[in-house]
Amino acid sequence: MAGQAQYEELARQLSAVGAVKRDLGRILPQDCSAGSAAVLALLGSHGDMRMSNLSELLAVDMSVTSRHAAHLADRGWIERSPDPADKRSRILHLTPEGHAMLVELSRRSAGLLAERLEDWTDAEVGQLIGLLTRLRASFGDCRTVAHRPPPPPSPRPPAPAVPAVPAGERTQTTRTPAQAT
Amino acid sequence: MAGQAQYEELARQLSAVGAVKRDLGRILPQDCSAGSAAVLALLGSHGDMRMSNLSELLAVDMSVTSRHAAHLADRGWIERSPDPADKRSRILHLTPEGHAMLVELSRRSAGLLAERLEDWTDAEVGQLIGLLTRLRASFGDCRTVAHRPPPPPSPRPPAPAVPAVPAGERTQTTRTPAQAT
DNA sequence: TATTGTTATACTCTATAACTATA
DNA sequence: TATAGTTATAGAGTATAACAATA
Repeated sequence: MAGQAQYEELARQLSAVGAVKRDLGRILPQDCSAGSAAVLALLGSHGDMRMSNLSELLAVDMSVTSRHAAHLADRGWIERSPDPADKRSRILHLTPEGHAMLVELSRRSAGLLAERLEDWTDAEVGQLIGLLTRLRASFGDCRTVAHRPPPPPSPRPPAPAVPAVPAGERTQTTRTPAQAT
Repeated sequence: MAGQAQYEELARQLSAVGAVKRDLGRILPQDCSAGSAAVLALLGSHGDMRMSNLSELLAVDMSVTSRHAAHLADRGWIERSPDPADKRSRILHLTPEGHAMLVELSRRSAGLLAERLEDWTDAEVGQLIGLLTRLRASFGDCRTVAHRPPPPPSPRPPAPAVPAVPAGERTQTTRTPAQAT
């Protein structure tokens, strides 16, 4: 248990992370916004998945995911195949072009980070990654990830038709409560 | 020096911090957005300052700061006094109402963090704060802060007419390059 | 009746550009 | 001429609500 002052300071530092994220956003290629990049990264690291699953991973409403997915599909970076198990669903997967874009995105962001954090040790970077991962887990993503082993760049698993997550548990998010008229 | 894979993972985790920030944003009172809250927090912790100084601390363009400041001034939470040393400048300072709002904001965000991070130790929270602070410093805010001692809630210094920071150093940001016509 | 996904709309945050008033 | 700050405008990200198709 930490003190009030410490939590306030943490809140400030979290809000300041925005500056770092904006910096990272400035090196993105035309046509590929931060939102698109996030989707590509998740598809790359977690493999094919449904819209709803992706929404949970991003922790945003599905309407947002739908927009991003449409943008990526328009550019040929992902495909949205019908889910044979549920005709309402769509399975997203990277195309070769999408994978190439992801490689380029990774190269750029890793490059910038390597430049900025040149005086950080490997252990320090690892520590920050660990704490951020745990922070996210503490914020309700019991369902997110962090449970799976670090995904190898090997051929991805054959797209689990079932979301890797209980999908209950959550208070709201990922779904606009349908209003009863 | 860390490896490419580690930097990619860090980029992913940084992007995921957005979910935490959105969660924190949901508990804000009406009329006080995250942007407003950030300004109040900085004025509270660093004391009175000029628009340009605040822009550097926020790492956003001054036009953004101007908007936020106008919003806060409209609600009586800050005042923008003329700077006797430079008639172009304005010194921002919290009003009693602004201070009260800041106290409420701190209470709420610290409360949510305390709830979510209940199983974190004091040391872990401190470690995350330290790494985030350093991360920010590594991202070009040689000028930001982190140099000053933790500001006591005591009577604030008489508004340094000179920004606490070199103000050069920076590639761009904080100012839209005036186009030569 | 409930769920998956899409679309329309609105709001926040930010950057760019042009403008005023000082320096 | 350069700087501090303001305002208008545009773009990205997200949430809410309503709708279609399917379960």
